[in-house]
Amino acid sequence: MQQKLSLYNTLTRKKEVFEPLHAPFVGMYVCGPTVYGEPHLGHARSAVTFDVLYRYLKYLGYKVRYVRNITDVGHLENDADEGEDKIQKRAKLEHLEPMEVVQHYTNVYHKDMDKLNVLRPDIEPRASGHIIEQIAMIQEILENGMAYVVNGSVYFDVPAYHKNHNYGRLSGRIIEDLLSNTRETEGQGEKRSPLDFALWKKASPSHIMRWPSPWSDGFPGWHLECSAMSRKYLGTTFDIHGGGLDLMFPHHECEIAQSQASHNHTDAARYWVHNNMITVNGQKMGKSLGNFINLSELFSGKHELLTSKYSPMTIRFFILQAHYRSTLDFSNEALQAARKGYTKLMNGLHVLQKLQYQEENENGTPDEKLNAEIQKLIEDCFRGLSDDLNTARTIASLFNLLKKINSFYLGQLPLSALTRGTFDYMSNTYKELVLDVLGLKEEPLGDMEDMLDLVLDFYKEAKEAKAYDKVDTIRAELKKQGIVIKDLKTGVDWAYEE
RNA sequence: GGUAACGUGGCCGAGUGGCUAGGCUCAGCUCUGCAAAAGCUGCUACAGCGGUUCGAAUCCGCUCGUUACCUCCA
Repeated sequence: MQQKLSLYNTLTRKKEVFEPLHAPFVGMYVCGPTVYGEPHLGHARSAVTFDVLYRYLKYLGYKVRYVRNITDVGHLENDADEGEDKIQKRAKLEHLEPMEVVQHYTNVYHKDMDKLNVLRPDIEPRASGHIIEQIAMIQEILENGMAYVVNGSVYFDVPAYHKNHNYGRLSGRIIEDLLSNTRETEGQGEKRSPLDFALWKKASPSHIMRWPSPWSDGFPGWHLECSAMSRKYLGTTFDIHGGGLDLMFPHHECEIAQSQASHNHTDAARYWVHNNMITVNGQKMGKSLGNFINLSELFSGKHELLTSKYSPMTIRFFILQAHYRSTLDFSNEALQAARKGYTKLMNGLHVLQKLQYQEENENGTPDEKLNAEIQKLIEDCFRGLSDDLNTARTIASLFNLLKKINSFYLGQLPLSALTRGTFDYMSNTYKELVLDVLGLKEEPLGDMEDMLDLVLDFYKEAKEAKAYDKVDTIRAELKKQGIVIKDLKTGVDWAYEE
């Protein structure tokens, strides 16, 4: 019934049928945020994309271990030799301990992701909590002759690695091209080759975040944490590695190199999955361009590019309505369309709650053609998801299914034409895909106090009309909600039931 | 400069060589006290030029345009 899931593997540049290494277990590692600033729409896209993958794998019955890291050390501003640690820089600016900065932005990230209904990963390791593992890994690489020490810093020796391996395999780079295109020795410093990258950096006296190591008091290179932590929690070879397309080079390329150089297992992860970027007016949304929109700004509407605020579920739907490997262009029009589309899907949920398949329907004559048509629409939903997680197609199919559901609701199509099996399949699939797999949920309605005021108005009217049965009903129903009505001399008010 | 993508109707956005993606917008109809919702119908496109093919948005080539990566970014 459900097709096998296929995923586009950056490593092979092909869609491949997903087969876990040790079914039913699946190990999945996704590069999480560097917690030195507010999470933005780009973070949301990555998180939502892999959230849906996580959810769908679980839906298919796999036992998934989902690891997503928090980068809290070693991510430098610029070139590995020159740059300042992003977190340390922020800490200086705000007169905080670096770990305060880390904690603050981790909290914000969690809060925003929760709003987007992104499930927390099973393990969320921090780079600073895995210094020992990273040092051990550097030692292995040194022993294998693919790194060298200079003045207390350790660098990965890309040319040495490339003799027996293929540096550039993931990103399709050719090492000779990379070498010839590198700017003239600028900022190369201690590195033997401009392609080499830091595994361990000796800390300058002013550097706060530092740990002892066999080579110096210092800190690990950015790429290393992912190699060390994925290995620790998922093993030397695991199933899926995800992240944003912009991490493919050099970050993921370096990860592969480190992993191979240390334990000599091929590629570490078997399926490399990359989500594409969000664009604004056709241009990538990015830190360096300064055109990114924070999630809190989207939720509140406070940003010069925004004409209104957009709810978390609107954002989630917006992201899901495009395929994860396409760029997705931000615009207010697109967001507003997403809001309506999302609402439509939610209304479908309500309709389904009201639709009851009655016993007598079973005595009807099933319309074979209609049953078959609905079965096909349901299978289309799965076809989209299974085909490289094409949520756009799944949503389109859900809308097609919804048309039928609405027609049943309006009595334009008779429920008795459906078998109970088809009805349950339709109803369950719609609910499960929308809620459990796409991870959409209903957002609270408008202002409850305004609604209460409306009820109180009816209450007053009923009282004036001496319609006491109505009055009693209103009181009883509100009491069920934990609310009591107070008839005061000054008017009618409500209070929480004590 | 090197590498890799992409160019779909008013907007967003799917698309496995032949069968209506879908959403939003707009117009009309059904329904309706007025509306809304919903259903139905319409507006029906594949950058350009060649080629392959019985048949191409889909494959190939060229041209034009846009973008990404090669430096930090999800």
